[in-house]
Amino acid sequence: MRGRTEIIASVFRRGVTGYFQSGETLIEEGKLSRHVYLLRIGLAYQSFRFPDRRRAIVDIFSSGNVVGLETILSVRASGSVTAAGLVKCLGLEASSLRQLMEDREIALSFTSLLIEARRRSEELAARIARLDAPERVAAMLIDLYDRLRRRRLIARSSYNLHLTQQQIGDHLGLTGAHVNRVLRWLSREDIALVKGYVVIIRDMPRLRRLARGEDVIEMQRTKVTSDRSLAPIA
Amino acid sequence: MRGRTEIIASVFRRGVTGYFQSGETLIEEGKLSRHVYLLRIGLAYQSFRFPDRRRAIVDIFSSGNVVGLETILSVRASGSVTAAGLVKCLGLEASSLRQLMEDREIALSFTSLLIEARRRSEELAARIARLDAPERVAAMLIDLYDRLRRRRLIARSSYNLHLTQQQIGDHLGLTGAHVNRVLRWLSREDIALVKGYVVIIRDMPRLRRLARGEDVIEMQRTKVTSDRSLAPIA
DNA sequence: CGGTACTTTGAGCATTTTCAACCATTGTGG
DNA sequence: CCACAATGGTTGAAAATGCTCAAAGTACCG
Repeated sequence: MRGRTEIIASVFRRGVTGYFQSGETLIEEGKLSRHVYLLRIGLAYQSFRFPDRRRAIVDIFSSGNVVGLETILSVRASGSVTAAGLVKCLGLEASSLRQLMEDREIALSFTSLLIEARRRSEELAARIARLDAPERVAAMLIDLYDRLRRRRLIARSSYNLHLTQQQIGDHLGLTGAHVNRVLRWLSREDIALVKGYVVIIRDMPRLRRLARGEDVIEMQRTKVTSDRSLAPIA
Repeated sequence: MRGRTEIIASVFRRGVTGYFQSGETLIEEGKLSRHVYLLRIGLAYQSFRFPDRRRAIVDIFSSGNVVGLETILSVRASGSVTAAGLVKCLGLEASSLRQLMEDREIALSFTSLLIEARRRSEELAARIARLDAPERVAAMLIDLYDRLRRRRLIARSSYNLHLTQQQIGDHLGLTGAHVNRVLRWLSREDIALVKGYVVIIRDMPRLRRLARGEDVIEMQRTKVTSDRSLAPIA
């Protein structure tokens, strides 16, 4: 019996290859998408926008992820999906997908993707709700790492992450400026380096502890050293 | 052709009625649930717990919602589901549900529930990420109101919400203490009253604007002016 | 009546935001 | 090859929002 990934791949084999430049929109908020996409190369993110320009990025898609699942049932998109960096994907007409859903095996595969996507956004909500900034950033880095790793898209502890610090902030509920400070700190502590859209994880165990909220952190300003007189007795 | 709600209801008609007391667990995190539930009366919430006792409530279920959807595919529960207040529900064996999923119409109805649940958690993540405390509370109150209203479970702008302030905080990424302050403020401003597990919405338009982040707010301490003297104009 | 669970409130503090300036890199047209 | 614009990164100081801790207050229950 074929695995889910295989089934999805075979379904999209009937689709058409498409490319999106960085910043281009795959799916528009509130509209009924005409296609469903299977990402082959690159990243895309799903975002909501509030009336006053605040933005939240509620999901990040990487190779192997399917974008526009709600189209299966002719449901309007809950947010825009935008390419982060160059994206190569396979696109399928929503109508032909709906036909393919007649096949029970295919239908179950897509259901499985939905369950997974739901879990991702639940975990995101939990992290934003209860982790502090360094923990959130760590959780994101680890999460992406694990997802790419599981699909055998990376071998070592380094990968490509085409997101600006502002976009990372919108994903984690932080400002771009603060994301920057956290990244500097991770770098100073030699936990992880994020530079020019490349992530290098240097201390995986520590990053994982951070991501799980198991590590007590103090993102001290560097200059704390000489504060004054007696060092605080921890 | 029957609507989704009807189909779901008819599926659960084969199920067994069950009751859960406040605080009892319907589904345990990480385990494979033996049942799927359709809530008939009461509220339940799904929560994640971090190693150090921090907790996040990532979804709230009310009458008509289905709990344990991931069981359809024998996927482990992503979080515990707990009854908030007395819950009456219909329970179905996971195995028999999987059989019923052979029926295309039924399968699509459950897919639709999954899409809805995913959207809920995406919106939750977006709110926690980008709205401030009063806006988040407003969004939650409006969201629950709309959901209950749509199912014709309430007529006026008042409903039952059996959650402690701590639980609301865990849902919105706030502390119980701060939720309290926000609720006091909403009450002072005569926007909404939340008291003893009952919500009364007094100024729906303003609450809605708040929930959408369209309203500039200043949650000033009351005593900026003179303490007593002038009676608050109810 | 004591016990338990939840709410309310204050004071001080921590984290994160805001605002603003400046720097670095890249691509473009002259 | 250089100037320039554009985008994104880096940093500081001040301010704000929300948190922690702690102490009462309330309500209900047996």
